[in-house]
Amino acid sequence: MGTAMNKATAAVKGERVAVICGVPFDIDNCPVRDVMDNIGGKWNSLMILSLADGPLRFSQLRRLIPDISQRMLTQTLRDLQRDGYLNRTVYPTQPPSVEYSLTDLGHSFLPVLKVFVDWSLENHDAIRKARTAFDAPA
Amino acid sequence: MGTAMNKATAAVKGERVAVICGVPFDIDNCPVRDVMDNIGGKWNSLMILSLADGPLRFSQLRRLIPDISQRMLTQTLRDLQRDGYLNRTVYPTQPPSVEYSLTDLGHSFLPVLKVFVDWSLENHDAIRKARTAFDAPA
DNA sequence: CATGGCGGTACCCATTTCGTAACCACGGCA
DNA sequence: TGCCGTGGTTACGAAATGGGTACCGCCATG
Repeated sequence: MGTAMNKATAAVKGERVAVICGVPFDIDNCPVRDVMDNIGGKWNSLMILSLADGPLRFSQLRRLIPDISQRMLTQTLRDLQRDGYLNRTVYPTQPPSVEYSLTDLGHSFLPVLKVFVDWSLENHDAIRKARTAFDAPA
Repeated sequence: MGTAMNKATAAVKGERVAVICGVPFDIDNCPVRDVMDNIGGKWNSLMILSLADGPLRFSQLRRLIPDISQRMLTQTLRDLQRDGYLNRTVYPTQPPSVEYSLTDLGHSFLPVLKVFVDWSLENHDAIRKARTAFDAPA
């Protein structure tokens, strides 16, 4: 996402800051957006949720989430590992088995995810209704 | 919890369900993903936050968030309006002015957003460190 | 010997997202 | 007379995202 440097305000100060609730938001280096980009992916949050109960191996995850392709599973796990949400440990068994588990950071994110999931379940109907109402008079 | 009998029922019924924390997740119609798709956009959550303190007009929003283009501002506002997060009210003044405000649904989402924002601010450094550590041995 | 599970990688393609630029009607201002 | 602000829409592209398919070495089993 870090492409397309705009020039307007950058030329003056070098920083682009939007003040929203009295809180300055650095547009170019926004923590919220940084996190959102990572866990906002199609499978990422589901993956963290899947590992909440304990470590799982690659193939176990694939069976648990039947719709994910091998490629996306690998990529999602790499992304989450890179950002410190989960550990990847290789056991040098006969066929080397790989186990994925949540880090402390990953665990600390679970409550956040729960709040989000609960709200979604509670308000999904309202959103769907709003959507159809909006599309109706088209 | 997870024995072998999970995906059997899905094959029969034509539904794709992943059982994650004992909770079935309908992959094709997942409320969480539905919400995530909406507010996961680049500007959407920032927009909701911007309107938390009260209604604002189109141009006010544009000035508040200097980096957003006119096109994305329009589109973001439409998307959020469509899903019921905000109201669009037109006042027939001399140059017709348009005001955007949060709906009850939009307001109810603010705490969720706050939890997310707080966690992000708290853990951004850890994530950045994990990222550079991961990229280093490349 | 062939097949299947394991844990991936490489290549290519479709869709979505985001952004730039141009244009629109309307009125005020100098 | 041209320019600015208000609140948009449209056309056009670049880039990211998501995914399909094939392939890899390794080992065990039949």
